[in-house]
Amino acid sequence: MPIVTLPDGKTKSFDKPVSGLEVAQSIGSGLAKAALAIKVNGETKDLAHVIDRDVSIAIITSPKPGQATSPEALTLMRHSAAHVMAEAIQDVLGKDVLLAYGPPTDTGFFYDMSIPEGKKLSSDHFAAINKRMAEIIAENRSFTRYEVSAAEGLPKLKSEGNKYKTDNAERALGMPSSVYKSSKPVAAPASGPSGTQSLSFYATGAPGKDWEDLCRGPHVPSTGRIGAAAVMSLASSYWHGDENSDSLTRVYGTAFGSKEELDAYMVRLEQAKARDHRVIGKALRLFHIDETVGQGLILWTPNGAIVRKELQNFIGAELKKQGYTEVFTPHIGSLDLYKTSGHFPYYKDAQFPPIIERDTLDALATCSCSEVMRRVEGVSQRLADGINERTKATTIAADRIMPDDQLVQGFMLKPMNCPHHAKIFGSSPHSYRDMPVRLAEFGTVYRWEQSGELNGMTRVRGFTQDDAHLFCTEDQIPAEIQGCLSLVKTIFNILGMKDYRVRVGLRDKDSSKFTGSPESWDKAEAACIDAAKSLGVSFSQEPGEAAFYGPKIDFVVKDVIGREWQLGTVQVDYQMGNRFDLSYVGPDNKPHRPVVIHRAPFGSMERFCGVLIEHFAGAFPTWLSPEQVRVMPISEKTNDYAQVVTNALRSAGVRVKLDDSDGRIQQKVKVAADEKVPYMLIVGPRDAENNQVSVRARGTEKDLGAMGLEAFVSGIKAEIDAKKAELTVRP
RNA sequence: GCCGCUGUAGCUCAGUGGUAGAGCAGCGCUUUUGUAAAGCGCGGGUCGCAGGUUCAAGUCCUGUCAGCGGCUCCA
Repeated sequence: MPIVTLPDGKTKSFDKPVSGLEVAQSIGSGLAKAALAIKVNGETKDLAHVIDRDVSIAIITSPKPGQATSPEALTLMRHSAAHVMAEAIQDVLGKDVLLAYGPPTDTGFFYDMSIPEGKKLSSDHFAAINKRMAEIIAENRSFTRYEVSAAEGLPKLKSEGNKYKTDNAERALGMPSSVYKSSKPVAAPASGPSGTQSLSFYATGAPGKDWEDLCRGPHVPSTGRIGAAAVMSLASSYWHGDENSDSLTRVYGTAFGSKEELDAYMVRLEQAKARDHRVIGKALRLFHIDETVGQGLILWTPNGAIVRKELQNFIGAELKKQGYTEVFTPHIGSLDLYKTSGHFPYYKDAQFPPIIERDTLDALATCSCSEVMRRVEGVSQRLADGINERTKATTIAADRIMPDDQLVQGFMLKPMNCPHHAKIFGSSPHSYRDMPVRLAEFGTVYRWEQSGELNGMTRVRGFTQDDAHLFCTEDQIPAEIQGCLSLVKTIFNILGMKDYRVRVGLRDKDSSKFTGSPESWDKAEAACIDAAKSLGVSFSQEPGEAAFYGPKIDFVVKDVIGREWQLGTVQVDYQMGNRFDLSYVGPDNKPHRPVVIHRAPFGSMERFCGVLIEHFAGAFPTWLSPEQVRVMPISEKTNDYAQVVTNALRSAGVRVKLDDSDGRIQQKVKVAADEKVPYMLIVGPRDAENNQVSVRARGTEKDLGAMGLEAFVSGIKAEIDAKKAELTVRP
C-alpha cells in the first residue's frame, strides 16, 4: 500500500490506492481546495491521478490572493486555457476548424489550427472569443481524462477527419506518420514520448457530451481554476515547422492565476514598448530607416553615429591592448573568392544576388534562366582541383566544373569578411614565431534576410561586424579563445550588461556533417567549454549546434519583449586554412595549416546598439551620450556667460549644447530631461558672478546646487575617461 | 516568403461616403524668466503608392509597397 513522501520529508501511508486530491485532503482541506495538480516523482500529473505505489509528491496550488502564481501552476493553467480557447474558437468560427497542436509557452500558450477555406480568423473575432472563453471558465467544467487503446483511438481520430491529430497520435504511439509527408525528418513527437500504447483524451466536462481533445495532459481540475485568460494575437506557422508543408494559423493567448496578474502583464507589455529601441531611436534621433533607401538598411543619424563611434573606439583600444592589427577590405569580392571559401552558391539564398559585369550580362541575355545560373555557379577546373585536393574530398562536384569561356565572372556584396582576411594572411609568408596573426576590421557585410524577419536595428540587411580573424597554431587555440572571452567580459562589465546567456555549440558526434579530425574537435570543444566557464555566467552546451567547420561560443541577450538575439560569437574553423591553402612555416621548416578563429564580440554594431538602447532605455552613460551636457541660461541676460561655459566644455572635448532659446527655464529642463541629457547646467546672474554652474543630473529631480566651472569640467572629464556607468559629478 | 494587424502634417494621433483636423515640434511677435511644457499668431498634407466602384473616396473594393507581431531561416 502506498507510502507518500512529502516535500518536507514527512511520510504518509495509505491502505489503498489514492488520488492526488485525496492525498491533499489528508493533509488539509485548505490545501485540497487550492490544489491544481500533483507532482509524482517530479512529474506533473492530474489531481485525479491515482497513486498505487510508494512515491514522493508535491502539490501544485493556485496562488493565495495577492501572491504570484507559481511557474508550475502557470504552465497547467496555460495548457488548460489552450483547450478553452480552442473550444471558444470552434464555437465562434465553426467545428470545421481543425486543431493541430496547442502547448503552453513561457509567456502564455498558442494553438495551431487549420482554418477551412472561405473562413477567416481575424482580430475582429477576439472580443467574441474572449467572451466565450470567460463563459467556459465560469461554467467551471471539469477536465476529464480518459484513455483508449491505440486500436480504438486511431480509427476514432481518423473518422473525425483531422489529419493533424492523427499525426500527433501516431507519433505519440511511436508509429511512422501516415499523413505527414516531407523530405524533412519528422520532429520529436509533440504530444509526448513515443512508445505509449494508449491515447489519452481530455473532455472539458463529460466525455462524449462536451468538447474534447487528444492530449497528453496534465490539466487543472476544472476550467474555473484558470485564473484569467485572453487571446492575444494571430500568426501563421507551418505543420512540423516545415515551410513546404501546410500553413497553419497560430493563435496566441495567455493566462495567469488572477485577473490582477493578467492586467499587470498587459501593463508591462505596454511599458516595454516605450523602451523599444525603435521608439527611442526615433525620439532621440539615433537612426533612421528609409523606405526609399531600402528595407533593413540603417541610416546612422548624427546622434547614433556618436554612440557607435564611441563603442568602436572603445573596442579598438581594447584590441590594440590584445595585440590585434587593423585592416581594411572592400565591400565586394569576386565570385571566385566565395567559390573558394565555399559560401557561394551554398548560401546564395541568404545573399544579395551577384553583381555581373555589363558585357557578360548583355551576352547572357539570350540564355535561359537555368543556363545563366549554371554558368554563374560553375567553377573552373583549376579552382576545383585545388579545393578538392586541399580538402581531401570531392568538395566541388564534377557537374559544377565548366570550361573557362562559359564561366560568368562577377562580384558579390560581401556576406562576411573572412575570405578577404584569409587573402591578407596568405599575401605574405608567416613563421610560427609570428603566430597568432590577429586581423581586425569593422567590416560591413550584406545579407539577404527575409523581409518578414527584418526588425529595427536588430535584424538588418547591411551591418558592420566588429570582426577579427585569428590565424593560429592548434596549440594556441585555448589561449586565443580565452583572450576573446576576456574581451567580451571587459566590454559587458563596462556597460553593466549582466543579463546574457552563453551557448557553446558542440558537434553531434553521430553526424558526418562535421569535418575535421575527432582529436582536434575534442581539444577545441574543451577549450570552448573552459573559456565559457571562466566567464562566471550560466552557459549551455548544445551538441549538434556547432558550425560544420568547428565549435563555437555565442552570446545571447533578450530584448524588452523577451525575444532573444545573438550578439557576439567566437568560432573555431579548421576548414578555411584548407580552402585558401594558408600556411605558416613551423619549427621543422615545413609548411603547416593555421587554424582560424572567427570572432565578433558585439556581433554587429547595429544589433548591439539596438540592444544597448533598450538596455539603457536611451539614458546612456555620459561617455556614450550623444550630448553630454546642456547649458541653459535663465534668460538672455546670461547668454554671454552661458557661451563662456559652453566654450570651456567644448574645448575640453565634452559634447555640449547651448540652449539659448527664448523660453522659460522650466521648459528647457523638461526638454533636456526628455532628451535624456546626462547633465544640465543652469546658469543665471548668480552663477555668472561667481564663475560657477548650477548642476542638475539626469535621474535626480532637483537642483544639486552650484559648483565652480573648472571643477565641473575636470569632474565630467574624469567620468568620461573612466567610462563610468553612473553620473558622478556633484557640487 | 507565410498569417494577422497598421499606414493621415517632422512626431503622437482624431477623422458616419459629402469643404482634411488637434496637440507637440517649426517660424514670427510678446514675455527676460532660477529647475519637468508662458501667451498670441503663421506656415505646413498627392491621407503609403496604383487602379476600380460612386454624382462624390482619407473612408468601400482590388493590387502593390512599407512597418508591427508571430512562423520559417540564420554562415
